[in-house]
Amino acid sequence: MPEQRRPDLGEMLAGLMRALMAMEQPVLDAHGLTMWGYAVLSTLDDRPVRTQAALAQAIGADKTRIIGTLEALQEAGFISRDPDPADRRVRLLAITEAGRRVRRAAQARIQEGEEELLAGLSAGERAAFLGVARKLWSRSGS
Amino acid sequence: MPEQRRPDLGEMLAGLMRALMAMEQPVLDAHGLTMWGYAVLSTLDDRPVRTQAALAQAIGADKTRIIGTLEALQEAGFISRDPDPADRRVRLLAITEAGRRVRRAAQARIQEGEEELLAGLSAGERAAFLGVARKLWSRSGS
DNA sequence: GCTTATGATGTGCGTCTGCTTATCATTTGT
DNA sequence: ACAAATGATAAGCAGACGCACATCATAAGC
Repeated sequence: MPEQRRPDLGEMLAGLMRALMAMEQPVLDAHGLTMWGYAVLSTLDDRPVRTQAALAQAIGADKTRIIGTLEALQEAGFISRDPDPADRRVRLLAITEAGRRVRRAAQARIQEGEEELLAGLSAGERAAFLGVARKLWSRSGS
Repeated sequence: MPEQRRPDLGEMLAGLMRALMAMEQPVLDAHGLTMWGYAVLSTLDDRPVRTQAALAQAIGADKTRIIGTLEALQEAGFISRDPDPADRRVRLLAITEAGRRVRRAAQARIQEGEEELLAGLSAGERAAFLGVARKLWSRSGS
């Protein structure tokens, strides 16, 4: 049987999240990205998303609130938004080469920072933790 | 060597956190608690905290913003706030019996919900994940 | 064709949050 | 005794957020 008493998962992860966000902020600032902007670029780089509503849902944002983010990204040349010839209501979202570059540069720095936070774990602990996180994340629909 | 490419930890944990908070909200509502109120009760139940500023820092809240939370908890009879005889600037915080009861009832339901989210993990995965979470959490100062 | 549904976008509202400043009582250092 | 620091509290401000509502263009079903 497991430990009878443990801190709430939410409490533990909330502390971790604070540390992660504090670490990420300077990196994003250095690349001229906001948290939402980075989330959008990451999503578009990893998996194609057709509609803005789907994108908003994928990153857990309000669909009316990502419009500004998308405009900023487009103006910076990091994404394209072209009307879909097959359904002209839809604006097809795609990451540009410049967007891919900035995303990957930021991600590299962010994952370095994450590894620093994970320093002190054994290789087994690290792999198990990341594996479970990934499993739970992919299962909860993202 | 580890996987060469993985999603950001922050991205994965953010999804988990959303699922956790969505699960917790109805439980807290049923017990007449807010997230902050629950965090305060949990902290006071687990480890003594002398000043309100220290409490605010412990739960990652702004010290000017927990005052309302403390007043609500006091009015509900879940905490006591008595002036410290040794330093009358300080108001000593303590959880009451009623507070302890409601906190433990809520926590039991919350941890049940957490276990549902963890269902599908092997016992080893579950233990490893919780263990690492706890380790990282306790190390980042809480 | 006409009604209904869908997608993008804009607007406004109420809330939460972090941050700053100010006040008051009290303690502490000199 | 007096100045400086500390703790609790209040008030104000700006930004971010979720949500509801409204508009407009376009598609799709009947």
